[in-house]
Amino acid sequence: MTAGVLYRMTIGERGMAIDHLDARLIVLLAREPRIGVLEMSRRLGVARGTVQARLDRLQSNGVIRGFGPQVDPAALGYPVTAFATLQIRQGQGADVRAHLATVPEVLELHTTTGSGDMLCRLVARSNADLQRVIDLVVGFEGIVRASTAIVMEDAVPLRIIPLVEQAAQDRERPGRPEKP
Amino acid sequence: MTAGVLYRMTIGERGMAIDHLDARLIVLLAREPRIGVLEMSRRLGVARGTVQARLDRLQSNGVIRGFGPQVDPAALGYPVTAFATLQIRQGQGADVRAHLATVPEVLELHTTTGSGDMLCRLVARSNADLQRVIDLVVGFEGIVRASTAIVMEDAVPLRIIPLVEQAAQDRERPGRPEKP
DNA sequence: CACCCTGCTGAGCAGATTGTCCAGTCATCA
DNA sequence: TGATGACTGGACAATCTGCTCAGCAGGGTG
Repeated sequence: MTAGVLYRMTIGERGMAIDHLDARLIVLLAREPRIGVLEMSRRLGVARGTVQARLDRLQSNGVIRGFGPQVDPAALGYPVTAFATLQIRQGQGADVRAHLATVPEVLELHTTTGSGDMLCRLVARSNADLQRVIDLVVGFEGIVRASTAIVMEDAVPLRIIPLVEQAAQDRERPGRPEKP
Repeated sequence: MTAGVLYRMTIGERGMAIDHLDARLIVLLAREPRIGVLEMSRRLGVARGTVQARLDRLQSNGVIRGFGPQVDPAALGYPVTAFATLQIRQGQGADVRAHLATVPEVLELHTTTGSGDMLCRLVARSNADLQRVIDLVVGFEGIVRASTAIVMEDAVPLRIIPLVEQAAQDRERPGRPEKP
């Protein structure tokens, strides 16, 4: 039973179609990242070369960005997480970006729709320490106002597997046809 | 020149102290995740057994949660990211959580300070598709109101290296003394 | 219809890496 | 001063990787 061969790379404007084997590969890799290509081929029931080729393709297509270590800020001594919405003075966006990039406690920063707004994820050593971090963040002329929400519980920790599985299913029964 | 040996594991209430070698190890691993223990030991200038022991300790202490593949939703066909703030009806928190956990496009969900508020990260196939996702999310009785911010640019993509380096430096010159 | 291309399989090989020992050295701690 | 913990440097067998090859099957093309 040839696994793939219902194979025709459909690459949309952005985004690459994933088939079921790709999805199983990613899920397997997410659950047991330390296993090698040989072991994966055994688990998935395909040839080693196939796994190797799939992995290479997934990586060169950018679906798999990498295998970097997932570091837990809490274990590092930063158990407090917060999201801050920042209101930026017109035209100061680039400066604010550069400023926030220098603050280690800023784990990510996005510009969002709305009037010069940004959203950033912060961590701190304690609730008290969060004040220091916020002062660091806000203590910059380009920032007009900041409102902060402290995270109490990670109801759904960052995940990707459900989306991968849906993407694989969408591929089998294409919702809307791609342009030929 | 013995690398470590200024070594005394100080584990706070939460969080483990990281020394400079640990930090270098994590940074190296983040930059080139595919290299093995042997290669790491060469780059870091320490014995292979040391790298192995450090890695084991970092993992069992939870600092390194794992090495799962970092999947890019955009490459999967979900280039639109948004953050939604949800206002929850009193006492419906658990139900809402369970509901949102079933939606693949919900990549993460946090409960935050404030009156029954939650913050979630969404992805969608397009701005139009985002409407479908939001309807999916909000179409649940426990949710009173939702306000959405679409991400335009990842000014600072999720990162951890600066924090790791700061944690390592903090260890060398302890800010506040641990209880003896 | 014949032909080509792509993806998958199964196999083989040399070289590198891993897991797991060990003994010895050095600094810190009781 | 003795005990403990961390690191080094070396060794071994077992395993895995990177790479190559030929063959097969399905889909698309001239």
